[in-house]
Amino acid sequence: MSGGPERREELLATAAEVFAAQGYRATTVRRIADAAGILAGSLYYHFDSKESMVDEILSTFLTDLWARYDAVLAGGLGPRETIEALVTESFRGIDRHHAAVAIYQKEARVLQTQPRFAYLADSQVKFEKAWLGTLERGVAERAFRADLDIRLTYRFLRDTVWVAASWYRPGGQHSPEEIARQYLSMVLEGINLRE
Amino acid sequence: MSGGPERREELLATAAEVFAAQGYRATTVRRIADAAGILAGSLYYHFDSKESMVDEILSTFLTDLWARYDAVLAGGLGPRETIEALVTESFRGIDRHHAAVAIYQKEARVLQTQPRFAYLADSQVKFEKAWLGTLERGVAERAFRADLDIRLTYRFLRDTVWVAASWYRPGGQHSPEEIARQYLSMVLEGINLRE
Amino acid sequence: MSGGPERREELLATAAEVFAAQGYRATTVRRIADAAGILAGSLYYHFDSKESMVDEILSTFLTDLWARYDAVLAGGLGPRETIEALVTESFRGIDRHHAAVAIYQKEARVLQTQPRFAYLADSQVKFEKAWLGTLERGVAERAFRADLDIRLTYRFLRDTVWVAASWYRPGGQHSPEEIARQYLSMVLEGINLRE
Amino acid sequence: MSGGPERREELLATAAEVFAAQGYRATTVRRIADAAGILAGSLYYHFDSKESMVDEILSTFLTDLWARYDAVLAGGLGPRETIEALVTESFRGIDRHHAAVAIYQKEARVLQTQPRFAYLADSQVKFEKAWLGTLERGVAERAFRADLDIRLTYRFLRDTVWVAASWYRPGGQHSPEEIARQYLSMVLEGINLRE
DNA sequence: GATGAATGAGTTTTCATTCAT
DNA sequence: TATGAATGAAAACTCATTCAT
Repeated sequence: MSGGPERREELLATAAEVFAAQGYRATTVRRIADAAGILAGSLYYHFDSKESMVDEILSTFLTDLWARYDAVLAGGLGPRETIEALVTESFRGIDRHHAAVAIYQKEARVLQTQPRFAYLADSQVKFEKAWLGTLERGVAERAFRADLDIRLTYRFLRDTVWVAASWYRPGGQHSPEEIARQYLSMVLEGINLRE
Repeated sequence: MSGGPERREELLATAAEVFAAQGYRATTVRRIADAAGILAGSLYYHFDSKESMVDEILSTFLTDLWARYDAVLAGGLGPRETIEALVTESFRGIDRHHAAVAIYQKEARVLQTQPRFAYLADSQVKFEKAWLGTLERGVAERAFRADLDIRLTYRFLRDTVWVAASWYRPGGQHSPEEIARQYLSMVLEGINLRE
Repeated sequence: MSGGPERREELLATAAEVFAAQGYRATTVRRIADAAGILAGSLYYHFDSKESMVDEILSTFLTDLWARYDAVLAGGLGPRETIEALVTESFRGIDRHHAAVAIYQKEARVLQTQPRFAYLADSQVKFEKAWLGTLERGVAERAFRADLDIRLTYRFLRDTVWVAASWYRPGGQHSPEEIARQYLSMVLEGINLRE
Repeated sequence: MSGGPERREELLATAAEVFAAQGYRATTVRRIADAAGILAGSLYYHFDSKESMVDEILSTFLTDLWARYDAVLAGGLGPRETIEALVTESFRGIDRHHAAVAIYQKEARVLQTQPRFAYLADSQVKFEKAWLGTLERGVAERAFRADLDIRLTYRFLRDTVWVAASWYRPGGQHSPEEIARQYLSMVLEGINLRE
């Protein structure tokens, strides 16, 4: 029906949607195949296993994300600008890979325990280092408040960004940049009205 | 199908931990039984089905939570105080039912589609009404900023609160009230340092 | 239908017969279950996998065999008597485990390559050492002819003994001891008539 | 379905090696194709089915073998010389068709039951007649010992000869004739040292 | 001659559930 | 209350084979 690696990517995109909607475990290979218009067995011409499908979906997403994160972190920005850039890239990541992010959110913790998915844990660690480091720098440079527990703050930031994947639909009324802007405004300035 | 309500609750608590750790679909009845020190078949003396276990876990949690939410909402507080009280009760709910909350976070969207779990959707709706209403009232009464998209703000608030269940461990170094305080401070005042 | 480990052994005996008759790969789990009078899925209450069935069949056989070989080798017999005793024990092993031996003959070479079945290769090595050592001792002590290639002789002895499993049926007209006697007579004295 | 008889034979030789190494059932068509450097589907340009590949491999071998056996049997030799010639031709057969012989050893019993492979059973019967007849003649003519069970002796002879295929590698240090010589010496004279 | 993608039947395995004891 | 042994339906996966290009 097409040729080469595009077919593979088509199928992966289909699988990602179904995984995101139903959950990895609850998704049957047959359901993916139905969605792709082929028989279940035919998927095994393209992929070794259901597991290798999520694997490819998640690793593709993380590879892309880290390329952008690394560019930001290498940019020599101040702490506030770094946080702003990381948040913006995160929402862009959700925009480009929203199914993968939804899967990541729901399944990473369990998948992580398998050696094959060790890279999920690695990414988590790297992620934490980048955010925590930036927050600490921001406190030291008097950009951010010093009275908040920094690990708690990190967790709140991290989670709110990514949970957005659970309701975000690409092509909706807010662009990822707009969502990032509003999110940053809320988190940096607070929702209280100042007089 | 009776069997001492204590034993039943013990088993439910065990089941909740396993569901929270592995995911509902990925959890086998045998695993729960193992964790409880009995054989899989023996669980069926206490419960009709695996489904009725999650059902009981989730409905118990929601019943408890809404008793407290309703008390807050009936209290005639101003918008800011209402938000503060709801957030505090939410973190207390995570403290008392952390496994149930984790299950709720991961599984509600899929379970909701079954008639048996319609109450999950109902709760969602009620929840949204309470929060959105309070936020709108806050904007009208000039307690909160008017320049933020209110649905977006609601989603951020809601998600960050509940996602905490994924890392919160009861008996840790922060009490639920302390976490609520820090969370509210961040969200209301922002993390930027003011001069 | 019975209880405890006997059921397991019954099922293993059934599986061994089918494996021996049809070959390991050609045997479906359903066929074993049919032969046992249960459904295919029910086998998994007793065993992890088809593979673990062969594993248990083969390792049980080898454990038993080596207990007897080791007793012989520790007995301080001369080379001829050692060979006689090993051959006799081998035919007794075929008598007690004829299905396992048939499976071993046909499948060991391929199974060996899997880590799980490394003990098959280990056994092979130990076996070779025992036989080769005894033959060499026999040549040195002038019990056996010196003009034969000793590895070739070893292979002939080894193979003929075990291939017997492919036609041997327990309870037939020859006892294992009688077969051993005839085999030894042929191999030690030759089939030529002496005058 | 033509395609130059050389290509066909190349592919058959490849298939025979894989069948011999992995077993017929355990060998996938894809594995054969991999070994041949083509895709699985492409094999079907040359052959009707996997089954027709073994068929051709085995029947080619048996046709060749029987041409030589028949020549020996028509040669009017005495019993001892007949046995010697048959054994020698057998080892030559292993040398020329070692993969086919290995397949024959492992798979014949099961394949035989299919009508298509009836010729395997026929060959077996003819083989048994030739050997048993010669042994009986040898006993009658006082060339061989009379005190051995003749069917048992036949089985031992037959099996040891053919099992050699499982370890024999063409081009090794012993020629087939040398192996035949040693084998005959052992079997005719025994391994005991005579004084 | 060969490829790439699929089919479809069958195989192993999983697992919630049942039930006699 | 619990066990041990099963059932049965569905899931993941395998693989010989087909066929348009």
